[in-house]
Amino acid sequence: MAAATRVVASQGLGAPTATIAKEAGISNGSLFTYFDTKAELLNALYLELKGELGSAALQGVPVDSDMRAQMLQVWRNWLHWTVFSPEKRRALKHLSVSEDITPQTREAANRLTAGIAAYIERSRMNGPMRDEPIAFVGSLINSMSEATIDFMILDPANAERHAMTAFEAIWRVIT
Amino acid sequence: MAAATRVVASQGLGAPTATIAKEAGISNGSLFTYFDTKAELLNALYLELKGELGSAALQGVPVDSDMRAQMLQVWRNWLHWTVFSPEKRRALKHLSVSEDITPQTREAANRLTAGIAAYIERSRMNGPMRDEPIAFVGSLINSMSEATIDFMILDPANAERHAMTAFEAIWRVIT
Amino acid sequence: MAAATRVVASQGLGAPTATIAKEAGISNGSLFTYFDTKAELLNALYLELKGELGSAALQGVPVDSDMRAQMLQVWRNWLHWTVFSPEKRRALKHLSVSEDITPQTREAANRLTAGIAAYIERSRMNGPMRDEPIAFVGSLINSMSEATIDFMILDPANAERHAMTAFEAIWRVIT
Amino acid sequence: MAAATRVVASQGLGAPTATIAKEAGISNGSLFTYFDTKAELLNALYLELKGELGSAALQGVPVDSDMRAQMLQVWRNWLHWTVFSPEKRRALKHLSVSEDITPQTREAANRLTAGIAAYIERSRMNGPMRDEPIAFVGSLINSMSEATIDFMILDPANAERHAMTAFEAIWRVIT
DNA sequence: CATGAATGAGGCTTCATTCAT
DNA sequence: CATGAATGAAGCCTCATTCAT
Repeated sequence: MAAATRVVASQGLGAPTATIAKEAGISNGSLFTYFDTKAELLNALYLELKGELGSAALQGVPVDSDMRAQMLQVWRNWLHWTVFSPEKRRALKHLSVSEDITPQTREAANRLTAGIAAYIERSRMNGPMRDEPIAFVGSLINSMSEATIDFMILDPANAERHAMTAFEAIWRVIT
Repeated sequence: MAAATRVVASQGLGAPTATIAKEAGISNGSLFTYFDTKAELLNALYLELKGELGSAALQGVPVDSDMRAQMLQVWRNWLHWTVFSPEKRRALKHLSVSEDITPQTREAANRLTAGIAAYIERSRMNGPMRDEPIAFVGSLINSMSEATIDFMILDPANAERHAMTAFEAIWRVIT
Repeated sequence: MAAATRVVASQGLGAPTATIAKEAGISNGSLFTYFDTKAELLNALYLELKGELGSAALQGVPVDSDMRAQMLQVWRNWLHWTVFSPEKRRALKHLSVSEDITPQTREAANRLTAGIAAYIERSRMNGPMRDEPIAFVGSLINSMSEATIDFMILDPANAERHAMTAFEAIWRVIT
Repeated sequence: MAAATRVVASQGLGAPTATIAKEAGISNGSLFTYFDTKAELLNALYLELKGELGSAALQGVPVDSDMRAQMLQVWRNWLHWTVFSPEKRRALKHLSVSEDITPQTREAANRLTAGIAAYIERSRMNGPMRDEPIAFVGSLINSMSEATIDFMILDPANAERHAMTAFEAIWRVIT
């Protein structure tokens, strides 16, 4: 799984299964004792990474603080995980647009990030987007995070600042 | 080019060049008299579609109105083009994440959508993001448009409403 | 062995050894403690089935009756075994044409059906084929049985009739 | 096609497509411009060989002679083609039992050997098998031919004699 | 400039067999 | 003796690209 992350991150989804196997230190044949198909491997990887992201985002959220502080912590966690796991991030980006990821997997992945969604839900509760489908709001914020991360990577010197700028923007979007 | 759009839209970037050639009514060999490489074809297609989007967005913008009205028109054009050219949109989405698209091409594509960027630039001029790199702001808005369009396609009955909701959100982001 | 019969009958000789092992309720590794090679297993199976056929054909042959009645009983037994053991028959059919079955095995199999051959030998003793190699005569009759069984399976409603028709034909061939 | 015959004859149906291609003097990739699938190639080969056999069997049949003489000529042609095209025969034998040959192909192959069937039909018209399905009668005779040819190859010194012996047997079967 | 047959490298997957436990 | 994970060779097929016509 870690090997797959590295290989997919650097070579994209077109990476040969043989390369992944070698990176994992097993034979190419062995790979298929764990996953029947390359697609199955990719789906599993997608779930793993999404799950990691989903739980990383919830670490140490201050229960007593106000909503904004809580959401900010989630946002920080989110970006932090991503920025400090560049390979996982890159792999996840590839996987997100892959046609090999089934709707069922995407569905399951959503459940794994439901914690984040819950914070968004509570944050937007009294804001201008209170009556929009939560999926839409979540999708907007997710896409903004993608853009933000891309930019943080592009301009690491000001990464922290970009993160805050983006958070303010998001907060204006939903409150 | 139109053929490539259709084929890439329906089959993704993995579509055989032979399929594209057939759809275009030419022989597979002829394709390579126009483009030396499949990647070259994809880059050209990316530019064409980005260019179309870039100019479509600028149609009929009311010169005399206030900034918000102008930006709204751009936004409407933008979504309109996308929603009414679903194949171009799908092709563009695939191309946007392709590793075959070179940085040079992305750069050139940015110039083709500079018109849109200019409206964003003027809109955010006095807003909270006035000091951020324009590329960052543009990227944020672009990503929001992606999310919006996806959702409009998912829920076409309320497409118009989602478009306006998203516009309001964007306006809150930059002003 | 029974497991191999079922698997080979339904999946042909290409059936994975792992499938046979699972059907037998043992691990794939264990299979190779009994048979060094897949080919060895197939040869053993061939012998077993041929042996079964060989002895089934000899059940209850009326010692006192004339040659025709005896041969008819053998013929009936032969078809009966086959028709009531469709899987064994199918497996045997696959094995008969396999390149994995060695000449030695075929030779040994012939000995296992020598009982049948003996009846044929006595039947043809005074007939027009009395001077032909017995292997040739046996081969002819065996091939006729194959065709007959195929047809009985194809048209089960008239199976009994086809069996008798074929017997008459065989009887004309050798007497 | 000729290359496929040779390779299948000597290596069986398991022969790699690459081997067939090399024998044909083309690249392995080229093979798949002619046949989409290995199975398709095998089906085509089966039809070709059956067709050849079907027409070879009908050469120079004496129109004015009696039925027996005509049938004998067909029989001679049949065996002659087979004995003098040992590779085609061996390939055909493999193909006949292959699971890759579709029912449609078998059906088409039957039509290609309809000429032979017609002679059998007329020969058995007044004989003891006059009321049996012609498919059954044909199948019996075909299987007898297989056995005969096998034996002719095994014992070439007496091939001619075995051929005649078998013909007499067949004649007793159907008349 | 157009054609389309030919190419051959490369990818995914299968499976008989091995071997450490 | 049983297990079952691991192996890696081998096979089928795809497809971007070339080139003689």
